[in-house]
Amino acid sequence: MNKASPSSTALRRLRAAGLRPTRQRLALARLLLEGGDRHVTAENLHGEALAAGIQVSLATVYNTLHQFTEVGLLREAMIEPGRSYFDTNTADHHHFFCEATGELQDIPAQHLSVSGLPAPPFGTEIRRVDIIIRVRPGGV
Amino acid sequence: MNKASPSSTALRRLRAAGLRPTRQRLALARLLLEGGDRHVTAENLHGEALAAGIQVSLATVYNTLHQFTEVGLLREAMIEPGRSYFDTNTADHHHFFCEATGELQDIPAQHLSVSGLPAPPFGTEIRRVDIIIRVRPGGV
DNA sequence: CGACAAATTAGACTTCTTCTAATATATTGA
DNA sequence: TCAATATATTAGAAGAAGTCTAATTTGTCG
Repeated sequence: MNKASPSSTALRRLRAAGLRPTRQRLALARLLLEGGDRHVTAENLHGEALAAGIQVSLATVYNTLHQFTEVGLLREAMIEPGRSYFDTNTADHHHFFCEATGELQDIPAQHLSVSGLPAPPFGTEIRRVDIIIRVRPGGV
Repeated sequence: MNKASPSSTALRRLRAAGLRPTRQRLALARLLLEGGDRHVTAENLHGEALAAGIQVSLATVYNTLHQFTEVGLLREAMIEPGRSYFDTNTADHHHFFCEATGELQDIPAQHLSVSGLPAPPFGTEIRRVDIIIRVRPGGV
């Protein structure tokens, strides 16, 4: 009774998305899509890949993160100026962000509800609602 | 029956915040704090200042925007990667953001209500809740 | 006014990200 | 399987946003 091979899962997901399963993409997909939800930056993932012995350039990491985002394997989160986070949790959810530590924590969408949403500006439709709860150490 | 001189308003607000009213700060304060609510970037405001004949360096514009934010004359909004917006509306509010045009529109906080907020991570307290409603052209 | 603290500045620098054009790799059809 | 073709990858240059530094200028206060 083995679990399904994780790498074949990555492979399937790449194929399903219409992305050629190259060595680099496959390796990055495995790093990103196996295991729990994660928040990575490009530099961050590049370092991790190198440490894992995967030979991949930073440019490819950027390309891959954007492609994965386009096909819905990742979500991009804008939290801090000058730095993009990519989130492996693609379900509808929001974030706690601790400004002191830079830590990001998911909040499943069903835990939150927003009411009183005004109509979007004329001629536009809502694509997504992002809620970021900024916290800092302290309190009770 | 004149309105109160706008520049003396800017002056008062600078003094109240404990910031020396230098030529540059005063001029930027007038650009920012007179007239309606605005969303500016540093480059953006710098260009506007130059166009208005105000001699000020980009470094000072950055310094000033950050100082104004610290003392509560502005609010910083993180919306797009690689670019910070400063918001002259310091009241509690949220945003519509149109990804196609880059336009940002305020939503007064009293129009929205969020319920089901989970407790913040242990040892932290909530500093602010940011809601960004991303829209795109289209829809009915 | 004169002295001192604070602000401004040009330009170098850092960081994050994108671009470019050369090379390598996957895929397809015969 | 192999060649032909389309697609990816790459190093390094280039770009954009923002910060820093050390020298100069400007407010402030006695």
